[in-house]
Amino acid sequence: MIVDDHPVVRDGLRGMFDHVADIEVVAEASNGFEALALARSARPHVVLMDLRMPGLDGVGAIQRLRASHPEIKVVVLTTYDTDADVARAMAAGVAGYLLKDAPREELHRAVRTAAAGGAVLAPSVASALMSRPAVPDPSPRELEVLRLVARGSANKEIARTLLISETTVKTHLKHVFAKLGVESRAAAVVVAMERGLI
Amino acid sequence: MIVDDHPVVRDGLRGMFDHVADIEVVAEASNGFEALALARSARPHVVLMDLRMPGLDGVGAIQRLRASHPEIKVVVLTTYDTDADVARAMAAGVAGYLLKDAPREELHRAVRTAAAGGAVLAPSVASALMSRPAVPDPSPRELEVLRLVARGSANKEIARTLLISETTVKTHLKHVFAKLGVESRAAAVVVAMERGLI
DNA sequence: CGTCGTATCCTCCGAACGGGTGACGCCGGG
DNA sequence: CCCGGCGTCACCCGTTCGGAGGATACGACG
Repeated sequence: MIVDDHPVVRDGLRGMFDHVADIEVVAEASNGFEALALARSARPHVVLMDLRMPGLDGVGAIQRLRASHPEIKVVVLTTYDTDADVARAMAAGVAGYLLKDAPREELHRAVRTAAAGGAVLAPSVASALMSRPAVPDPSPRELEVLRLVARGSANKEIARTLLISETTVKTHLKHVFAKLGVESRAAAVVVAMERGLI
Repeated sequence: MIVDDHPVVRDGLRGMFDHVADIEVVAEASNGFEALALARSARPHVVLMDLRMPGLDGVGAIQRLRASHPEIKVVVLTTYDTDADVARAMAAGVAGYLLKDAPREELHRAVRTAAAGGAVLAPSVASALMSRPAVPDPSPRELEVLRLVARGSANKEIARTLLISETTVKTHLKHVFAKLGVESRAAAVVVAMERGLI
């Protein structure tokens, strides 16, 4: 089954599996909700899933799919390989993570490998998973503060918004800086945006 | 002619024009340089061009293409509709700007319209063009300063890097704030990233 | 020729920031 | 049961920002 909100990509993928004997495209969905409904009726062995979609997005769809149909293998096929996307997909339990610039042979191989119970990772994704010094992400409260910083709020203003003291705001930010490996609010928001945290 | 670095998308687009009588895909390129070479030999009437590609990117390819083959109409087909992307494409002189979630009928219509000398804009792109209070973008030098801010540099540090005085750095930033409509370095980098300026 | 944008530089100053150190209650995992 | 992460708060202190005023020089554009 193919899940992607772009008609162009769906057509491209279907075409890529058109003349492949051992792979058949049994359904296409343009968002997570459709994917769940179609998975029930079409019973695919493998799902090729985009992550960023309107409505129910890829990660949410994967979680629900694995809850209701744990036997279906999900291979993520997306344009992005940001830390946050990769981490969330991994946590949701996918069998593979490929980028959309993958050649058709790689897609064929990925679907077969996934169907056989194996795992497939794009090189850049694999390296992204490695090169992480296991620093924990900022806590929900810390991210809340960081989001206000990204909007240009001063500490005093953030304190008023969140109904906490300015000291607490500074403490949160201090921890955020440490976790993101920066030492200024500007750099912090940049790193957070690049990692998809805010 | 189709220009996109993703095999999936190229296949999808070709498939979409497969059974269309009055449109023929005469060439495919995976980056700007290929596009220029193929334009010479294949002589397409219309080029469907992605913007973000390795090597020579879309905007660069469009500029050179319009210099050497001004009769070829270029329709941008991309995933993003950020201000900067749209503005640069418009400045380069395109006949259309569509997003990749466009249905096939819209693509057909766009190619025909472009071939006939008309212009096509995705709704969100059109509205993006409207909702601009005509504030000039930061100058190259100002962006240079802003990029260093995004890396977490302090003004004094930026001054050393760019071999100018700290006062000048502050002046540049003051102008950047005014142009981006913010009043802090953190908010400035966020806006700049969202607009694709840095 | 004037004026606009760019780029460079200056001073003064209050507010904001970032680091250091320390503290408390809560909760959950080892 | 104790330790670690979370969320909250406090004081101190030096540095940095950002605003408000300028100023000069140069090139472009009408």
